[in-house]
Amino acid sequence: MDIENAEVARLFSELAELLELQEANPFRIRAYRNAARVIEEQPEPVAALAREGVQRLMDLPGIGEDLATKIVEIVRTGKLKALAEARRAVPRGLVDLMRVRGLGPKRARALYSGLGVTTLKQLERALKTGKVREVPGFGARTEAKLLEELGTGGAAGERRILRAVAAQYGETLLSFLREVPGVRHADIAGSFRRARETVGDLDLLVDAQDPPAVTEAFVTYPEVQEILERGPTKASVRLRSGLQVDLRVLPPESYGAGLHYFTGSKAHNIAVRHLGQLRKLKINEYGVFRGSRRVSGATEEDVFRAVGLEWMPPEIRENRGEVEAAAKGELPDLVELGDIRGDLQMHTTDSDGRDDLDAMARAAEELGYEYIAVTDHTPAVAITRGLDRAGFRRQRKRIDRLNTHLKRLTVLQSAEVDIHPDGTLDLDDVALDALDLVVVSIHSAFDLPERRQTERVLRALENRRVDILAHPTGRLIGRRAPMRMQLNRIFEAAAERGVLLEVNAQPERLDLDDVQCRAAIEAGVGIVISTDAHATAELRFMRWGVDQARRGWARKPDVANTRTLSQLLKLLAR
DNA sequence: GCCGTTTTCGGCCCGACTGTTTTCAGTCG
Repeated sequence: MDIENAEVARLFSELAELLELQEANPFRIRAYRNAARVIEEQPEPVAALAREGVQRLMDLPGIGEDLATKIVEIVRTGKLKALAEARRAVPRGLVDLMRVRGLGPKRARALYSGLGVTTLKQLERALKTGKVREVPGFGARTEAKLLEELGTGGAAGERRILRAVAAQYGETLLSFLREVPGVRHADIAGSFRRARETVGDLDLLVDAQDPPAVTEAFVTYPEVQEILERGPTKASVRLRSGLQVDLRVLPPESYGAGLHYFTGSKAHNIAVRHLGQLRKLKINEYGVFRGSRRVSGATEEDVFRAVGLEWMPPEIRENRGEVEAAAKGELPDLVELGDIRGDLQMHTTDSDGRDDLDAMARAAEELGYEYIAVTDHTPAVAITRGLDRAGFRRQRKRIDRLNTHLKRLTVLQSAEVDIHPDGTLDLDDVALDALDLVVVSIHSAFDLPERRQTERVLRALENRRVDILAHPTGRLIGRRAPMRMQLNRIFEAAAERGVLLEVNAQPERLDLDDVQCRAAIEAGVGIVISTDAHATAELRFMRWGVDQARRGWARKPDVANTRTLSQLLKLLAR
């Protein structure tokens, strides 16, 4: 099997860490980190590109001759000589030390050369015996902090939480800050604003007359468990939930620049600043400067305009081509929540939903939808008490009756038909023909070898009755890895047959993800954004799915459930 | 290590806070 992009990226990331410990040229380190990111986000396997030759790899941004050659080496041998050498040159364990908050390459190195510390265990012992404070650059305060970090498992790797969860904390905090006297604006920036599926912390931005008063008020927020740092314009706390929140306060003339700066991504900012440099402009969180004179910065539009770009939505600010697109005036007109006319996956009490058919329909009508598809499970998903052919026939009668009572909404009968490991479907063709549309998805045998998993899905798509492939990779964020499959072959087949691929809006799924969504669209595949709601309240998950699709550069025409019912039915009749 | 309407060499984003330091390095984002 081909080496995965994630693994190639991991090798480069590790090499970057080791180079950092060797105090190598910081820009060289950045080049490895940048390459790791580019490779990880590449929808096409770099192993396939590598077989087409070094030149093909060098077309990737940030990949030059040297890195291209190293990728080829990794693809051919599974190993990287440069990494092996770096591992030999750096004592084992130092990388772990560097992951402790408060320890970077310099201080990890200092602990090693001063005390011979190479493991977390040794670090803890050295801290407890007061040895660490004897090392130059370390003192009693640092010692206490490090001890606490080790105690709280700070080195266990940062925990990212689902954006939908962070939203609950963030929105409450925003209301709190907006009540602080003198606060004019308050926003959540950072990866949250870019709508990344998970966030590591929250970055709050406030525009206020008296900055110190705001940071003072911020650290008294009742949910604050620990104050990590506090200055006149910047403060950082940890909430009881464990979530870290950073606050920056800026004057109004800098607010737009600050919002842009703290929204990121870092790679996007670097690209924008680079454009600024070409125009002899300096861009930071306080504004756009020519020499020491501020030329703009009150709004984000100002910042983009200063470097010759139109404003762009935060969701695409990942340095994945958006800067170039903006320069050419070719930014995509992204799909919006208000464009959505219907929801094409949800469950009722007929299988594993918690609300019944009528309640789901009423709730959908209240959202202003034109149509929904009810997609209860089939028998193979035993735990959900799925419906069989007779069950769907009985449900059909109730749906028909319901539709005669509904004014604005049309309920379509569908099913989330399980795909067996051999690629056959869990409902016979006669039963499928009786449905208004057919959704298929996988609920078992997630760990088949790549080839078999791919064939399984391709076989399912061969059935002409199939309209939508739901949660195509089966991943659960932070809990279950995506299935190993050749997505590009599945995209190809879906495009050819007119099968739509789902961006599932459940916060834990968001499947397809952003990169896959974009690759699917580029392959000519149509997208649907569905909530997979198991209760009326979950119909509101649509926003998370739309956000993910926007990150995948989806425009309204790319998304089938932005169409009217008659347009949709025509599309499905293909 | 990458990259080029400023370049094939010489740049590469930039500032706040902390702690330890007597003027700043390290870390972080």
